[in-house]
Amino acid sequence: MISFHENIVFLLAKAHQKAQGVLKGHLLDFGLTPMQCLFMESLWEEDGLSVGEIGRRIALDTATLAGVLERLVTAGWVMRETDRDDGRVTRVALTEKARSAIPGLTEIIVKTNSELLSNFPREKKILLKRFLRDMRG
Amino acid sequence: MISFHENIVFLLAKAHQKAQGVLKGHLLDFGLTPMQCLFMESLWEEDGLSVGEIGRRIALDTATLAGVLERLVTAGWVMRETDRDDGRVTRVALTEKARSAIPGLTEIIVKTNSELLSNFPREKKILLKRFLRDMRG
DNA sequence: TTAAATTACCTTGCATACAAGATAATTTAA
DNA sequence: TTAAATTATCTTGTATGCAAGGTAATTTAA
Repeated sequence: MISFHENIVFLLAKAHQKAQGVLKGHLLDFGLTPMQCLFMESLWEEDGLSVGEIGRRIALDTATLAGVLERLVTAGWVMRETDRDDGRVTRVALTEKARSAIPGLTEIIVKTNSELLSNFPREKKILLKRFLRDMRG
Repeated sequence: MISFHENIVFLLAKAHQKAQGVLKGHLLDFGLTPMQCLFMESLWEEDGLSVGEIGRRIALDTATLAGVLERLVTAGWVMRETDRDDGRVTRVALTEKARSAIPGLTEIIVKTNSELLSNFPREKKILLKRFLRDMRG
């Protein structure tokens, strides 16, 4: 008989819950949620991505993306632009507000990671991250 | 500059997403969601728990619990009972339908854990679980 | 070339999550 | 003892997450 305390699905859910909570708390000053921040982080790598490409990079379906995008546009973090060559494609660009927030947000992300992994020596951090990547298959 | 691919919050979110997806797929036959199943698992340990105690055990707030409980009652998995000694307390009891589903659900949970951790040797599984517990603080 | 298939995105519906506020029952204190 | 504080639960509002279906633009094929 397996208890949920031994269930990897439960353990992942609760570790995720904890991590989200810490990041969410730090992001309050910016008025951003963890998902909204992640959405923009994908654009730090490459600005002007299409909605679909953002979804592939952060592994999120377009139904959820649509809502996140809409709130980011309303709050002035990003702009939508229809692709010139393909009328189906919506591209997303960071605003000046978003670009100037990058250093502050980066600091929050680093701080969050430090807090969550403060008890983990360097090699354990690497091991844990490898485990999590391996689980995605 | 930290990429979200190195961010522990992102890695946990996506490992969690994967795990939920696998369990969700296996639970379709029972018409249960992972959270509904987890809710009942807490009652396998001790039937007749109060709503608040269930929330403490599976680390979920009462706002979310209320909805999960309502759907379980509607589908005939559990019954609500007001505590005789304290009118504020709602206790939850498994129905016969729920008790007879325990073996099948246990099998699904075991299978899900095997699938997710198939590439992990025994000692790595233990290590990963310890990591995840440690992160909750 | 144009009808069919594909693609990109959006919308709807349902189920978590959680903050914040409301309510009823119980306990504590003055 | 009874007003105040506490507790257990519920409700509301916002934000994911995902399945399923819809629409417009593009590409493929007959």
